[in-house]
Amino acid sequence: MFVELDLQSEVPIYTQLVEQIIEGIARGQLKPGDPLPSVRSLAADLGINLHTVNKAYQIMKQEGFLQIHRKQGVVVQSGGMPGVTAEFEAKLERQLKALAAEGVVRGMQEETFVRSCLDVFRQLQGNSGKEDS
Amino acid sequence: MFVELDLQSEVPIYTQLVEQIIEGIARGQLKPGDPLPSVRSLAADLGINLHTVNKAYQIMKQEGFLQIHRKQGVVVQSGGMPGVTAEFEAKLERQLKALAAEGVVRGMQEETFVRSCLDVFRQLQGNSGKEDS
Amino acid sequence: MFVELDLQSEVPIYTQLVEQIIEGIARGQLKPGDPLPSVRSLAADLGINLHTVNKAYQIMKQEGFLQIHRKQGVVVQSGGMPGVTAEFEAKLERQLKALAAEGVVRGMQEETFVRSCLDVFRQLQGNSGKEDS
Amino acid sequence: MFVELDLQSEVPIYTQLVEQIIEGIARGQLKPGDPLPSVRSLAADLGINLHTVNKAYQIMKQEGFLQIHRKQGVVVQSGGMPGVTAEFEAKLERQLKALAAEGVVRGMQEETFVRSCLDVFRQLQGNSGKEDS
DNA sequence: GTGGTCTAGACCACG
DNA sequence: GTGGTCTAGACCACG
Repeated sequence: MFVELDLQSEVPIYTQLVEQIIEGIARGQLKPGDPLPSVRSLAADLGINLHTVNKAYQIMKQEGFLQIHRKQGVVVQSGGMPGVTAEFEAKLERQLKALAAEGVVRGMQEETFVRSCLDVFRQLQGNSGKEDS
Repeated sequence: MFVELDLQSEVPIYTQLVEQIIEGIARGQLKPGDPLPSVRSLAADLGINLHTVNKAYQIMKQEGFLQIHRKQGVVVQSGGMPGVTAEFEAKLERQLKALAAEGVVRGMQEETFVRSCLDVFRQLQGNSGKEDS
Repeated sequence: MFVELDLQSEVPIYTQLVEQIIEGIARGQLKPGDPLPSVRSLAADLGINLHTVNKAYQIMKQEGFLQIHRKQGVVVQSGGMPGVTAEFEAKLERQLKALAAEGVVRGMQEETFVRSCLDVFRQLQGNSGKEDS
Repeated sequence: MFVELDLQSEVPIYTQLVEQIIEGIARGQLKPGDPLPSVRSLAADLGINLHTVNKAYQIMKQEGFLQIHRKQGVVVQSGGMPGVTAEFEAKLERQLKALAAEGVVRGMQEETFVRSCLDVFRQLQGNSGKEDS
């Protein structure tokens, strides 16, 4: 896998895992129905405990990004990804507000801030789906 | 103060405090040199622990947003706010990436995402004296 | 067969099979003496493992719902279905209690709950030849 | 606490815990805002691992039955219990159908089944709220 | 003192 | 072989 963890970070390992897998889906590196490594093999790969991987998978399953089958193991949601829920919108706005506020205080220009948002978004989306077009 | 805490949130209270004070500065509700309540009175006001308020103030002092004088107490940085540091840029990009990735996966349109970023930024900046120019 | 499995459910496949066959008997779609597909053909039909079908059949044989003959294969119990045993009463009460408790906590009205119970029961029984009497 | 676990049961311990706490709320033994034992003390009390208790608490937090504060610990949801959601209705119907089907097959009378449902529901609800009326 | 995170290791149900 | 459950024990952030 493409996952790179920062074990020194204050961000919990399972959160980093969740974020990177979502990023992989956004980039199109992981497509609906694609299998993910088993809890054990990914844990071994990353040198972390299998419970930590399992926690990340469980969170993503519960949010609808992954499916966990009995024997087939873990796959990317193939029945349609969850849409833009009210919860996500609230999280987005809350986090954006904190980032923007600090930006404003630090004297960041509106254009610079919005440009960053746009660049980051495009960089992710640009890669998804183009391969099979 | 204008601070509203969510004691049930998973976001640590001191973090919420830091974010809201920064937001207050961004909005212009707090201007350079303005005094902040003493640790003791703010803690009493908000019904939280002294240590929690102190931790928030110390973090903001260390990052250059606040000044803490022995007698005059705590005031908003009057010697020029810290600018856009490499650390802030890194944090901004890292968090934006996670948000954007989830947005992409949930099928959010580029325009919608960027519009949110812009709206949030403007809503903060608009109040800092410039109004609707 | 009328069986529909949810391979992503947390309910084990063999349990789903058992429940659906019992439901088929309740509805009258399967009557005493009726033959069931062989383990092999049902497994192929449903795209699941032989062992899984076998496990479901063995459980139902042990509980007295099915008979398994060497040559004739598997048939619905023709010598009288098992009655309301103490075990079943215990299971019924235990599960009903958990459901009712959650219903109460969620503010469900007694009438609504009982109506659901009645509707579900009638919907099953109604089809077993009696129609709408 | 009033919790009694069956360590031999095939029902996971954390599930038994969840069910019994919900039952306690339904019966009015636990009211909104009431504190629950800490993860550690309840685990010690019941002779099980703290992670098992934690798992039960996390599930109930996520479903909205409990609140977990930083320092105050765990309390029964005081901001309004979750209502009858589509998920709960689906679970209720699915489980009722399985129980009713087996009842029908075992020759249980409609009246007997519905009477059981009613009795169980009343026995739970009857105790809640009467104390402070 | 509390919950949150992480590790290590074990057994089991499912298929 | 896979995920699910459970235990035991540790360190840490929060307050």
